[in-house]
Amino acid sequence: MAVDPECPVCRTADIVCAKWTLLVVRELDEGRSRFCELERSLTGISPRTLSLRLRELEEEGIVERQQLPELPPRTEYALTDKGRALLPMIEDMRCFGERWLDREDGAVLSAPSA
Amino acid sequence: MAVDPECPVCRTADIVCAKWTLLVVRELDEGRSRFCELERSLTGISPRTLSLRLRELEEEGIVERQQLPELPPRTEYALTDKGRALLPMIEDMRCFGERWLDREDGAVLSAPSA
DNA sequence: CGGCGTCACTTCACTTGGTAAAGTGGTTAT
DNA sequence: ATAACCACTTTACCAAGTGAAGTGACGCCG
Repeated sequence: MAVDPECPVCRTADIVCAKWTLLVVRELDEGRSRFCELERSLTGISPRTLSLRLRELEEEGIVERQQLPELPPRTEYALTDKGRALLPMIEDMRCFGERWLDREDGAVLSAPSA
Repeated sequence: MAVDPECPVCRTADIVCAKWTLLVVRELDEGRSRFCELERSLTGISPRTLSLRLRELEEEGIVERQQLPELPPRTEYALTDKGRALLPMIEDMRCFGERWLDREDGAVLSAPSA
């Protein structure tokens, strides 16, 4: 990937900066766990990308996949401890976004008064 | 970008997850400030990408560009306060990387077989 | 029993974004 | 005058993500 594979920041960036990754992690932390639930809450994600991301995240040990032996067989995804270790980063991003980004072209954080 | 423009996490991710962004911010925090210095320390970045990234970051108010009135005219880049607000995220990434990724990537989940 | 819907994906054609390599225009050094 | 340095830009290419559609296993309804 051209960035230093020895550098923990680079390696983390490589994982979390794939599009949708952090959002998938957040949804999983908020309770969504099935493919179609994630698909619905991550509006705009393509099933291909979701599938790819979930697989990569599983390979990284960030999510766990469970095939429930039900009929129809449902698949459930959950965060591992490693996955939960990404949550502080998401928190930081939320803080940054709220502090520096949120709606600079209008109301700050009050309800928009049309 | 298809992700919710109301969501601070999404908006931050949009900025920060462009390739090289965080690494540029880190280099700038570590003192590197000229184009060719960044180019050299970010081994593998193309000048086009660096140029693009620097411009986007400048537009976002994350870096500041200074044209020094020297000969030859040098350009110096520096983090703004907003830019420095990204550093905790980088710290988190370093922690995550050191705790979960660093040098043990193959060994972590080596399944015996199947 | 057949058609319809759901789930967890995969496939395909297309677009976007990053890369490598080279080029630009100005400057200083030899 | 030639070469090298700086801060980029241009060009052509390739990989990753997108939207739309398709797949196969099932379940539900009339």
